[in-house]
Amino acid sequence: MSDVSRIAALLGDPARANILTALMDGRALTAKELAFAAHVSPQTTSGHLAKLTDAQLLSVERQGRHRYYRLFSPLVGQMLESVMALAASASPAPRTWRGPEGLRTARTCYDHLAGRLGVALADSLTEAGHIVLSPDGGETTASGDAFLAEFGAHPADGRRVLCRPCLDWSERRPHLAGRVGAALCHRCLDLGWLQRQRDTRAVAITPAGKRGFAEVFGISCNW
Amino acid sequence: MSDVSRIAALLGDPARANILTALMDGRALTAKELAFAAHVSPQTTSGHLAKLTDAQLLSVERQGRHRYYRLFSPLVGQMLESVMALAASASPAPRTWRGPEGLRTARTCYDHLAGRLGVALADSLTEAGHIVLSPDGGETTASGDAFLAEFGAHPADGRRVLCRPCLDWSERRPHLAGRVGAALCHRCLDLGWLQRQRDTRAVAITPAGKRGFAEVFGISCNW
DNA sequence: CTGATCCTTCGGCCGGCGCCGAGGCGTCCA
DNA sequence: TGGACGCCTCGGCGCCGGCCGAAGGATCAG
Repeated sequence: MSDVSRIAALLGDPARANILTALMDGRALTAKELAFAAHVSPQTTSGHLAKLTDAQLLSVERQGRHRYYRLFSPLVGQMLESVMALAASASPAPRTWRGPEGLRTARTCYDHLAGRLGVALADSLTEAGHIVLSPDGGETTASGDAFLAEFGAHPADGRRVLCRPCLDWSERRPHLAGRVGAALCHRCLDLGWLQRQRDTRAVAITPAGKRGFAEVFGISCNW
Repeated sequence: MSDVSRIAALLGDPARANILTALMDGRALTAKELAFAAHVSPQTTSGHLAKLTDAQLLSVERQGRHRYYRLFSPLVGQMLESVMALAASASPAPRTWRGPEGLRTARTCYDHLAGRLGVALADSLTEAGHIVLSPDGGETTASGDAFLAEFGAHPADGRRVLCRPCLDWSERRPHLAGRVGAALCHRCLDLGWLQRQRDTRAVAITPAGKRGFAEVFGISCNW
């Protein structure tokens, strides 16, 4: 009958939900690794993977005797995020985060930074009076413009919004989006403070980054 | 174990998915009406409603011998939309839309117009050369600025993006968002062309609106 | 008070699905 | 070429959960 229930029923089994959650950061994992993540036997996992692949929630790639599974499209990840956002807000007692730890530390959200690092940056800039964020928008101050220029983060031209808060679903607090958020992210990658992970939305903080974030933003990344 | 599966399992039953879909437009319906929508008996429906309410996906309001159920928060609607978006893209043959018909005709999407009307407006403006939309942004032309001024739709000031496409999940084609989209929506309401429905994101097209949309935009709203 | 309507709870039936053991196929390596 | 490994399919078990009939509180009209 309903398309919704067909998809949702697939997520409704804990083993399958674990599988999808484990893949949320965009990596490709083998069936065995997923069996471990899902806490069920390989045979059972195989059945689940077949269902998820049939429904086009996952895609497979054979490589030798391994099969690598990954999320079929970004839409799948978005849907998972929206379910998680609801689960987080609806659960009586906020639960601890169970997804990949790397995603929680620092990740990209479209073209800007999210996770603990993204939230910490937004906090730092706000406390320093460089930006002002409100629920429906945000702006940079004069000191903020100067600070960004000195840091080398030059927002691109364009009509896109300059600066706005974006609710971080793992931290439940806003991080920084818009042209400023994109420029910051770009600059940190250029400086070698951050490094993209292959096939992943997670980003790694390099030793140089650890020093830099502490000096420039007062953020000690001991997460 | 997983929060995701707890929520998803609730959507995974066809009867419950029907219930939630029927409520997607923000209306409040009685248990009996929902039983009809879900195609199951009132007793069964009662059980489903209890579960959905416990999980804070629905809220209840008693009124005499009736109980009115509605979506607990906009987050629930968003989640449903994201699941539907995926279902639409993943299903082998695109399915026909099964949600409330009113929502498909014309509804608000945040502060702008969506649904058939929203898409038709975007098409009309594009064909007339008043706006240009591309996947990653959009802008108004000189003729468009003049047209909007004459129509009385004055975009608000601010840093928010002026004009951008927003994918319409019921039509699967873009409608118009940004300050221009908001101004258009506001003006149509002011003119009495559209009327908000109580407690609903659906909007009704008035007789005056039907004439107006035909004259000004060349849209005959015979949907 | 009486009957009608709305909704719920209880109890029992039954189908569907998740689970694993056993077995088979393909791949890689020595 | 034999063995180890990764993965899948098949078959049967067991349970969870959806379903409805029956019965009971709540509310409203007359």
